[in-house]
Amino acid sequence: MTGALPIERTAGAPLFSNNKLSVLRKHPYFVDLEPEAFDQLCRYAKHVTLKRGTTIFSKGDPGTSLIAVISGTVKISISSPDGRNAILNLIEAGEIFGEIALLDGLSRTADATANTNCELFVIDRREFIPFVRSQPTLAMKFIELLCARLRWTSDQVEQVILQDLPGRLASALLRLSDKHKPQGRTISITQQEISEMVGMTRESINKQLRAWATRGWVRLEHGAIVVLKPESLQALVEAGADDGE
Amino acid sequence: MTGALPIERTAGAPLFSNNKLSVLRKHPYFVDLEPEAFDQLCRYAKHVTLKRGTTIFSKGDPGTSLIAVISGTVKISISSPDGRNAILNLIEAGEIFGEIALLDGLSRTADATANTNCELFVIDRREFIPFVRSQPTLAMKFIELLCARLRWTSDQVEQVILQDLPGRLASALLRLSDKHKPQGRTISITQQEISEMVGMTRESINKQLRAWATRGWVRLEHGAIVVLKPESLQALVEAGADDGE
DNA sequence: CAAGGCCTGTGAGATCATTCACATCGGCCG
DNA sequence: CGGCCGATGTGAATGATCTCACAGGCCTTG
Repeated sequence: MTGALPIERTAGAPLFSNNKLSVLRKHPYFVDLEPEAFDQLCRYAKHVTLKRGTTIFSKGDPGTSLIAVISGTVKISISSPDGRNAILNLIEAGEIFGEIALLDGLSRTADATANTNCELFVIDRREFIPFVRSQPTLAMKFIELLCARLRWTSDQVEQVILQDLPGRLASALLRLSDKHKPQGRTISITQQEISEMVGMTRESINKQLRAWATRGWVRLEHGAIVVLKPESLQALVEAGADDGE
Repeated sequence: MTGALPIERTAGAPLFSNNKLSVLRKHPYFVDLEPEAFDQLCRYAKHVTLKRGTTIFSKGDPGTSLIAVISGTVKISISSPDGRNAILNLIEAGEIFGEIALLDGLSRTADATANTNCELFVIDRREFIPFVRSQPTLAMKFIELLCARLRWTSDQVEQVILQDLPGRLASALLRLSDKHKPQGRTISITQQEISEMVGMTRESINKQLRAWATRGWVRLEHGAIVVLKPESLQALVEAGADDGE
């Protein structure tokens, strides 16, 4: 270990308030970890609070940190030179992100910004790879995480290449309502955001949603969408191109 | 270890011809592995030869095997109910595929078919996870592999969502010519295949390629494309929507 | 060498989604 | 409470890409 830590702890401060730490400790990715390994991991952790809209990192940055979301949501997105931009994922409280650049040592693949006010743990670790190597349990957790990400991303490619607007929108709604299960079927998202997730314009999305609303498949609220008939949406996705009448 | 092996070796046969095995042994993913671990891995390996067009596995199948390509190329693709289909990746000799389902124990995310006649090593291992867990070197290699795949796939999402036909085609050509560096800038691929990789019709792709050919950016051959001015294609991708005149 | 099957090349018309230009609605803030 | 801003709703015109319908070329196979 070198003398200069990449991020130093506030001198003399305890390792964060214990309740905050315990959120991380109980996290599925770390719950099986030996206590001393967990401590080692957290030695480089920093607790930060961000206002909505703050940039966390940008595509192309070198990545030496893993970030855990304690509260709020983080938007992972990319943008093209001509101003269009696409949302790849929304990371919610309890999830982690930024693992790719950390694990392979290359640059960040996308931008991350605070989509709401949020609280994060930033675990900075330049020598992360040897650390993971020494912790088989952690390595396996990361393999699991990467596999899940890959499935999510391949799914996205599949939808975007094979399906038209209704199909893409339907699968996006289904995927989102799966994630939000605890809140019932209400998805808290603006139409602007969902349009950027499926890669189509807000106007087109709005018209499709409206058509489904009159058919009773969804209910539109301000800043939210309630899925009423997931079966119908599912059927539409499986049937291929066809907006269901 | 249970008594019944998932796939049994031909009784009494030596562990394949040594030259075949050595291809695998020298593979970047296995070269750092301790010899006895490598032997353990290969105990479940099977050498197979397939004719072009043969299905290796299908989306949804349970996946208990990792596959290494010794010669030929394998197409990883998905298809929609209405007959359209999309190529996610082409796996060349020296590469491996099928790791996701093996590592997370879930079903295959896509179809794999022999794109040419090919020779494969099929490593079947139901208890793969404990095995990887016991081999930190191997685990780290897989983490590396998964990260690379994730970068490839995110890139695809990015192109498909943000770029129009010329942009998508240009980046596909650049990505492919990177992979084929040894052969100079000649990409051995049909226009049909490339159209399925970028998710547009063969006709549209043909027209764009033709336009670039008259401008001297590429040369079209039967079953191949030669990139003559990668800089121009690169510039087009970076400039955003604009087919370059 | 003849035949048939992939590949490639090309045009006219149809279609889906975008763009642009607004109108309305809901909340938040002074 | 009035004003503003972000989110939603909608129509008409435009444009990119697809569909369909062929023609010719190359390569393999009998």
